Amino acid sequence: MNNSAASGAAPAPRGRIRRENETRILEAAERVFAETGLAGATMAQIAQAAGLPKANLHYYFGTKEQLYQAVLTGILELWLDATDMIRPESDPAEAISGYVRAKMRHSRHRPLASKVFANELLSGAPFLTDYLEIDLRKRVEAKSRIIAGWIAEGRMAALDPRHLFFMLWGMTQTYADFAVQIRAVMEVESLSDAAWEEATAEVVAFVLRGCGMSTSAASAAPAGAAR
Amino acid sequence: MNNSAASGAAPAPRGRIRRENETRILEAAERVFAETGLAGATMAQIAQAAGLPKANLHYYFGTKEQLYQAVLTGILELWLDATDMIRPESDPAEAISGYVRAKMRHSRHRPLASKVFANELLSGAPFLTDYLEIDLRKRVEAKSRIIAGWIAEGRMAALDPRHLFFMLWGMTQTYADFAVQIRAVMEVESLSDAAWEEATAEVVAFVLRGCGMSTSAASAAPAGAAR
DNA sequence: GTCTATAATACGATAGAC
DNA sequence: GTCTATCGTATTATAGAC
Repeated sequence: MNNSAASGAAPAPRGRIRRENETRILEAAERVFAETGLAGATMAQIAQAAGLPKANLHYYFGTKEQLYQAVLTGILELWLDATDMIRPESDPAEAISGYVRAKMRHSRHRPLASKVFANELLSGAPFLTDYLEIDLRKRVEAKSRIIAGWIAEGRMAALDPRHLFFMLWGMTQTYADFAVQIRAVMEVESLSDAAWEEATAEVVAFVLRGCGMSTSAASAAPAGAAR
Repeated sequence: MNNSAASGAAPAPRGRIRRENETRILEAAERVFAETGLAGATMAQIAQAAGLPKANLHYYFGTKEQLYQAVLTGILELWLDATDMIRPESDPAEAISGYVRAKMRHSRHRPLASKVFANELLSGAPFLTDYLEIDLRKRVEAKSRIIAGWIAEGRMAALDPRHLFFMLWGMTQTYADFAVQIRAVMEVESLSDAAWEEATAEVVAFVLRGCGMSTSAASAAPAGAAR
């Protein structure tokens, strides 16, 4: 149908259409895996969402599981970054509210990534055992020590940092994973810019109070105070 | 295989084995739907989990979608109950911590129900539009007015009650839906009684602080303070 | 009511023409 | 590199013997 690189082998500069097709397939796959998970997704659905024949998916990614792996891997890179603002020298309130903001940004701009991840966890995380038991565990352990240090210094309330992370993940990812529920309760078709900022402000304020850091105005002046 | 009610139509007292088989199938279905959702689950898996031939599932429940509906309906009844402790005359701290405890009990004792629900929301909730847009919305609206009243009386921090609910659901359901992640981070095969109590105490304490009600000892004396 | 055998379809994957 | 046609299998659902 298209004209640019038909009938030959060598693509434009080198592999340009290959990359284009791969990302196109990956995006379509993310969308389909997000809704129905690995087991529920079909290659036909993904092919249709990508606007390509089914055979091309197999040409580029082999099996359905390999395509799924590729999607998951891309998500994990995104996932591990967010904690980087929690450093020993940071101001606790700024670090934690920054982390919450980053997680809310993810929920807003990459909701499908969050949903794929959620589906994978719901099905017992057969493709993520290494990630969970090695990368994530170590990351949480390291960041928990930092937070424990802040607690020991009396700079925030005494709490188990691991449970703090569980709660933060739950609070922020719910805005992506269960968006349909939130939209139904809020009676909107989709959350506006203002609604996202208000949601973020609510979560940040709640978390800071929950961490016992409510007093000093939460750094980046949340806009949702006057309601 | 069994002997009690073979070869005839009329069952023991009346429909006893019918009820037994139905609940047996429903439990098996809940387990399978919890892991892979409606699209990913197969009738063969459910039949094997129930220890019955595939045909019996169709005999009792018709189609896969009807079986799914039956599972979902049972869950919704459970789901709507929990908010009942939030009443105008309640003490705010007791009401909210009671609600959190109830949600944590659900996560602990009915994790599969929570997962089925999560899967349904992830796939866009095609079977729950009425529930979300009518029952849940009204329930949240009613309870939000109560909480807004407490806020107006200065008995808790100023926050949007709807977002409070989103956060509470996220924080508590994560202990069921993403249990595999929590187990990996905590380095345990399964959460012990003590671990569940500590998790609950952490969430309750965090929520009460988040709601600006940290001072007066949170009613049922959490056991996790000395760590 | 129960369960085996099977019909009808959907799915993952590939061969092979272009 | 692309895409149609197709193979083998797995799936939902049912017929029909017991």
